[in-house]
Amino acid sequence: MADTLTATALTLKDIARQAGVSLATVDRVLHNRPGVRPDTVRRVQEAIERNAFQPHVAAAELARGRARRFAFVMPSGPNPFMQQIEAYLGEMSAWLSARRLNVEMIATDVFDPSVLAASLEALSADYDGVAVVALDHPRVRAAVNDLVDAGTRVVTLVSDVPSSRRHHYVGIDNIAAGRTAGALVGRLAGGRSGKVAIVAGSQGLRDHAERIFGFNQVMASEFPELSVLPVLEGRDEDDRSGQLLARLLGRHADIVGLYNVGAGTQGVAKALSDAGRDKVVFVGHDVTALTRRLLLQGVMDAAISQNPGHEARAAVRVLLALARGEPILREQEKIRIDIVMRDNLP
Amino acid sequence: MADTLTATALTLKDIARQAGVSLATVDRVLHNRPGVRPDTVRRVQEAIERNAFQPHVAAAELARGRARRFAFVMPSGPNPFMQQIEAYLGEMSAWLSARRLNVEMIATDVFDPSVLAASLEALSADYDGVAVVALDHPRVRAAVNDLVDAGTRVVTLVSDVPSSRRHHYVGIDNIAAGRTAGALVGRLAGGRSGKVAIVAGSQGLRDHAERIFGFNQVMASEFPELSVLPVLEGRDEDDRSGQLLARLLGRHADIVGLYNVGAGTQGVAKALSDAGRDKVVFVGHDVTALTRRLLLQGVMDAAISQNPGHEARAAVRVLLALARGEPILREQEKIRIDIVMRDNLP
DNA sequence: GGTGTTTTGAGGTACGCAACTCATTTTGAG
DNA sequence: CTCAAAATGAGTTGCGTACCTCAAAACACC
Repeated sequence: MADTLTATALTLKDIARQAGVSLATVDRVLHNRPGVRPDTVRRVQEAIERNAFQPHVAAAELARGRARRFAFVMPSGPNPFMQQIEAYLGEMSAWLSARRLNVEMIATDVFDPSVLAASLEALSADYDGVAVVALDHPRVRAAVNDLVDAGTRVVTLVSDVPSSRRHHYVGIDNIAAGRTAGALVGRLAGGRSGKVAIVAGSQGLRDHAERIFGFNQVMASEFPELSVLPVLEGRDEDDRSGQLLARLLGRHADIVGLYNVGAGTQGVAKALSDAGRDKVVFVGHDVTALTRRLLLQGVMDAAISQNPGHEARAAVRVLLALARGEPILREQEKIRIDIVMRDNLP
Repeated sequence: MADTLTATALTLKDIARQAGVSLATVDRVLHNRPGVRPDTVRRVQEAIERNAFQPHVAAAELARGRARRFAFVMPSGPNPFMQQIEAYLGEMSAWLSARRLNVEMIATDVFDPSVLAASLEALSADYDGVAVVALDHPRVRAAVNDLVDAGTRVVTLVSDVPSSRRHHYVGIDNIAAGRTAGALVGRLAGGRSGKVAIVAGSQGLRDHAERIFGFNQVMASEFPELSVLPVLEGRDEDDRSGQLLARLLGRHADIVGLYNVGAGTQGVAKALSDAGRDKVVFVGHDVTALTRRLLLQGVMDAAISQNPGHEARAAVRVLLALARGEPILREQEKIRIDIVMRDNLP
């Protein structure tokens, strides 16, 4: 009836006794310090595993003494999504300081590979961990790898550099996000046939390109009655996105769906309503004050969202776990693709 | 350019010095121990607030000595959702034991108020915290309140007792979940008119009743072309649910939507396919091995899900924060209503 | 002013581990 | 067997807090 998880009340002393060595030797093994015969290492490790011994994290943290420093390298300039991440980190401040963790925000131009790489190099060995919104570029990759080699834990945030040796990626699978958007547009169009518009920031951005890829995949395979128009590149700007879309709407009377891949939402929504095309199925990304309002008004039909609060906290937790040598709770740190509609607005 | 969150490296000694008292007095104030003049209490508290002092959680935990015990009171019998919660707790075992936390699962008949209440009373003061899948009933409420009065932290899990003095509820807003299901059925039906069927476990269950309420709300206000048929009560059993639905499908040729509120999914899906009615929009709850398969096959169109892993971890974190007197990260512990479709299957 | 009570100070111990020193033992090569 | 190098034992100190004791000081009351 009662099933107990965990238990261990063992200490290092117990492990030492079981392995028939002294505390000092256990300490050497535990921290891969030199000067222990391979044979002895094995004996100690066996004792540790046999008892599923876990060092008391509180004791370890206390004994360690110095505080940990993490850096968050984020895009400069006004970006609501990034501002939300900052805000959520701010809400954690009591949590952070109770654990003697220092988190510093470093704003830089993450879209310029050399600037970003330089920012990363400048961090050197000052930090125990770094979370970075990383552009996928050889120079950035090299900078990330250098950090890793220097012993810094590195987590990519929102945007990944898969080819680097970063320890972890905190963000969503953008192809799957695009597929989800496609499925929503297709399903919500309800069998109507016609055209579908795509507004993106730029096809050069990896995340936007991946989303479009996923979107097209689904449209092609599952909704033959819908044909996708060429992508409009609005550079994530309201005005430009709005103008491009307005022109497109004027040319095609049979547009039934719209996928807004990035920002520029304000302009897109305005173009739609100016043209009186509120029947168009409109799917976009992220829950902001604006998209929330559009969803409630019925202008937007669904938003694909990655929870910025979750991403901020996950990045901190992953960096901390890596620094402590604790296992990462993969399931917990995985960022889900949220479908947000009017009735499940968070 | 670099903006630093947190910092504090202050210790109790610093607070004592600033307040002009001894360590012992600070300790008395911090733990509301008696024997301190109100005036002195104020001075100390001011010093604490002025410095935004946070006790070092690791030091506190270590000094405390004894381990913490939490109990999870969960339904007995085979229940995939609950089994998932157990499984996720199991995955945390290293995390738990590194913090010297003991979590015990206690299986009981949570649907019988007196049995559940008795199980809760039996816990008495043995546990620092209790998470319970709580039936909303006066006797259960009394048992919960008794636990709270005895100094145990109580969290309701999945199913709430709002009128009790439990410290926290970890679960979703079921009315909103029902509304979301309604919006999905309505939107995915794509303007077709016809009837909509509802299969529930029982309307006596609070969560099911709330979901149905939310579902009907949306259907009535937003989808006048759809009419909702009387609720079928399948008691969460495959056979019964399947038979009831099969009969209903036979009587109504114009059913275009189906909302499965609880379990019995296997039976529901079978009835649908046996009747060859795979065009029916089918929305259900929870991501299990079965619903995952049905989504991939296109039999189910969407699943409303509350992440069981998140719920398990949130319950533990909340209990721990409550026990330590730490603030709860509300945003983090809030359980979202996930819409899961084929392409964003986790 | 004396009495008893309340408030405060001073100090100690313990928690489990990290990180270090130094002496001692073991090992292997010559 | 000798000797240096490697391996190990034994021990110390400190991290910041909880929790405890005991004595001293301040206070209230008659």
